Amino acid sequence: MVQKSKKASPPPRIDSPVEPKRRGRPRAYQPDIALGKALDLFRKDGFAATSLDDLSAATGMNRPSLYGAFGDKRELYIKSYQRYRDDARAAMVDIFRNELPIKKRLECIYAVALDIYLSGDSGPRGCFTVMTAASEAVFDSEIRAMVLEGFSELDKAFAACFRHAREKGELPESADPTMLAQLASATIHTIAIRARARVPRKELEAIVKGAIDVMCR
Amino acid sequence: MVQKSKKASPPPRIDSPVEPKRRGRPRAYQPDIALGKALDLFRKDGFAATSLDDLSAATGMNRPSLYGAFGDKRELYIKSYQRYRDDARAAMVDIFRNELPIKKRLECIYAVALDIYLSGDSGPRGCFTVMTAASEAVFDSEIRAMVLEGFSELDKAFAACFRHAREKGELPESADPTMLAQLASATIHTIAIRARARVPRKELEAIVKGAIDVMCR
DNA sequence: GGAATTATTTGCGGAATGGTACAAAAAAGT
DNA sequence: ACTTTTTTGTACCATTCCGCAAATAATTCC
Repeated sequence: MVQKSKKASPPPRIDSPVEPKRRGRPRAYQPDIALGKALDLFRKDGFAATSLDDLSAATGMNRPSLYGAFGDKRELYIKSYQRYRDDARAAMVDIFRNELPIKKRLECIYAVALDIYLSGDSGPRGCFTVMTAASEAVFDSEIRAMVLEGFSELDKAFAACFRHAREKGELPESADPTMLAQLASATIHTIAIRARARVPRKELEAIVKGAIDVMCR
Repeated sequence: MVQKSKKASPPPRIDSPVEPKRRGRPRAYQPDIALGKALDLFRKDGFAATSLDDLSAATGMNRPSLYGAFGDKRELYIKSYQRYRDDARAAMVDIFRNELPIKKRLECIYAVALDIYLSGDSGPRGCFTVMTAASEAVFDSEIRAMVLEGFSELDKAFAACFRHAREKGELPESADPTMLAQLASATIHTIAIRARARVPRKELEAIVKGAIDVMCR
């Protein structure tokens, strides 16, 4: 230890990657993976059918720890949803940004979406937004705001794709990026719903293919 | 009264509109309207968040009567869903069958759909299939079968519309009715979801209009 | 080593849950 | 009038639910 402890002590940055020597008893869980487990449960069963006991068992945290870490059930649900959206965005953003021809790009996007919707050990979990968040959105303004923002974000991302494709001459000048984007979102929604009802991937891919053909005609 | 009461006494048909003098204490409720109330609740809150107490209060039947009339909670849910589908089908079938030009027909269909999705005293209730039944469908094969049948029915009805329109020359020969139908269903799904998140009717109508333009181009 | 801090563990408590048992009530059959 | 049949109303049961209080444990700071 060369460093003198006086004056020159580096101000420990907030949220530094190196844990800043927390003060009390160390946590017995990793918040990130615990939140992931909670997300899995909420995706599987929705808000009401997921009990704190279930969450406790899945995360390995007992209820008071859960409560201390994430707040009450609703807060945990919201944090799970935020996590879901962050993950989904992370999985999509590169594809939305890349330079493939429009059809290929759409294919990639839908393939990633299907991966998300069809994943799950005990059956396809569908899309968090479509399956549970939208339902809660009617009576919970905070969730509603997230859901609406999600719709808007997806619509805008698709619209940017179509606009870009039109500028590159891949689409006719008459194509309306906004309208096409809403159809592209609608296709996302329909495969999310159908996936949850165990429609096989092949059929979902056929729907995607048909939709792309119509949109990029 | 000309008719003689002997020999010609009409065999009281099962389920005849005239109640065939039931044997015991008469029911204090009307099964049809009770089921309607139950449906309202399930649409609003989903399966898990709707308690038997809620259902009992809404229908005016106490729990044992509910149980006797409709079975347990799951059976009541399924019967409510059947009722929902019957109602929705009844509201749609004429429009699917009529002879308006394709665009007008689609407009009518979506207008009726929006009426259904946006109705509700305490906020838009969305579509039963999309909001709750699809979620339950993963782990309940009976519900799943109903949901899948619903998808199929809607797809087929739309496909028939498009096929008919193509034969009448309203659509180009190259149009693929099946694919267009899936897009039309996707549009139904996207407005159902967005309606539940309180997206205003105007915006939903704009989505519908854009979708119709693309599909009937 | 002791104080302070933070998490964990255990377990409680009141409410709500789905479902049912049982007696009273209201009708028809005899 | 009396029995039979069906539904209603009340009450109850065992379980699960969410949230919290209090005691214990593990770590850092001084």
